[in-house]
Amino acid sequence: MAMDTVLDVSYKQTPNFMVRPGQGRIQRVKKSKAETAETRRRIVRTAAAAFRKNGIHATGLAELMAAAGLTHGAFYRHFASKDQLVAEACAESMSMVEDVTTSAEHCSRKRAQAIVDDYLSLAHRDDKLTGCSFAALGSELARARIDARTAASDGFVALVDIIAKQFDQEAPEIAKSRAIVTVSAMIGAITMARITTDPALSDAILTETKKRLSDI
Amino acid sequence: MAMDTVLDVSYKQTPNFMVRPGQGRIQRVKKSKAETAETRRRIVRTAAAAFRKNGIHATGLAELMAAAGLTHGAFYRHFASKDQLVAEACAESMSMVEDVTTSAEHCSRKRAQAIVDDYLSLAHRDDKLTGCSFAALGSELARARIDARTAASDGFVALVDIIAKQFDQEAPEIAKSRAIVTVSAMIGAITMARITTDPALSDAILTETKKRLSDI
DNA sequence: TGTACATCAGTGAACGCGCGTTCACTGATGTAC
DNA sequence: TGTACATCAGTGAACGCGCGTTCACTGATGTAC
Repeated sequence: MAMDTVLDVSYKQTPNFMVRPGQGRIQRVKKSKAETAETRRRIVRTAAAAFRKNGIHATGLAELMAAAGLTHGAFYRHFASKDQLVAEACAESMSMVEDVTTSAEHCSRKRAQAIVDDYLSLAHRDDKLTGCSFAALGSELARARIDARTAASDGFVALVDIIAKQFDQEAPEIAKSRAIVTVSAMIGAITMARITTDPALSDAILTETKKRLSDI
Repeated sequence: MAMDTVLDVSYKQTPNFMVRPGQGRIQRVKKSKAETAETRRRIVRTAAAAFRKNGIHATGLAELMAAAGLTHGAFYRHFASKDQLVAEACAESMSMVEDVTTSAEHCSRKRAQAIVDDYLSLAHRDDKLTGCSFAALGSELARARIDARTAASDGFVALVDIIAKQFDQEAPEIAKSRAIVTVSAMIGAITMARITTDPALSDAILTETKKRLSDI
């Protein structure tokens, strides 16, 4: 693509080229290093884990950047605001939805039940770091900015679709309805299992939900 | 009860009497006014609503006290810390569980379904202020101090018991199991209905859950 | 009943602290010629 | 190939702000006598 005029706005779509302010000609700018992109991804991944562990509001940027091996000042080389990071970390978290499919693929039959059992395991309840973001951040996500909520919403739909696909003996709308309720119930169950201070009740919430979701 | 010695520790159980420090005799102290107790209750009620609306972490004490018609300095005349208020506000929120029973009492039959329908109504989804604290604060409660979690846990058990009582055609353990799953699913459904940015999906989460919870 | 005094809920300024955000600077890297 | 220069990710001090908490003070209320 030829770029021979300053007013050509196409440079906005090709960030490798920029117009130097105050000068009337096109400057070729150094390609952003792959390392920079990797650092950015690391910050997002670290944030996703930190938010799940401590909550969005309770996680400070300085703390978070330190966890990513950087000082806080570098943050704004990658993101315009904390809100932007929250949205991206949320989207990043939702990519784990695909892992659900692949892990369920190994189970020869009753895949839906395998997914539910995995989700409602004691291990998942006790591991917020890599667990489900809906359960870890549910009430905070409900108050988050639109971008984060949209990412979460997309992740929910993706998860519902995966579960619905397992109900292949049902009509599509019935399968989707069942899937919506299954996913909602799983999220509610893990949330309550984490809140309650009674260990027996916590276990019961998970096991009873497992049992009853098979014939919901 | 006679109190004729400074060392009598029973004054701890009767706060209307106190030992003046540095003096070797019992002093009768002015009775705490009913107004003070009412102010305290007002702070707790205001806090419960504010937490539900904005989240625990995001609600500042100054903001909260202003909402209760006071300045922030007065806070520590009533509470030792924000954590203590969180726990009390949580307990206060759980008292609404009883309202569920009384409102269900008016319904002549199918009380369980009436409770579920009420809980999963659009009105409840859209009204966080007076709504269910598990749904409004779920992920924050999971990270709260033990006192708040215990209060929440007790509220959950109370709600489960109310629902279980409606399943009177079942054996008690079966009824309780059904109730645990019903309540968890309701909480998860409202949470997800609040997160999603797709209005149709939000409504669907509520209506599908309503439908399927009747024969869970 | 009147007076002097103790109590204490509420006020508002102030505390240290950590928050999100900004910025001048560094120094390694890539580019122009 | 060597030199001069532009870029920009990362550093660390600093910004204003609101947080939870403390405290000296006020003034209405209740009590003692």
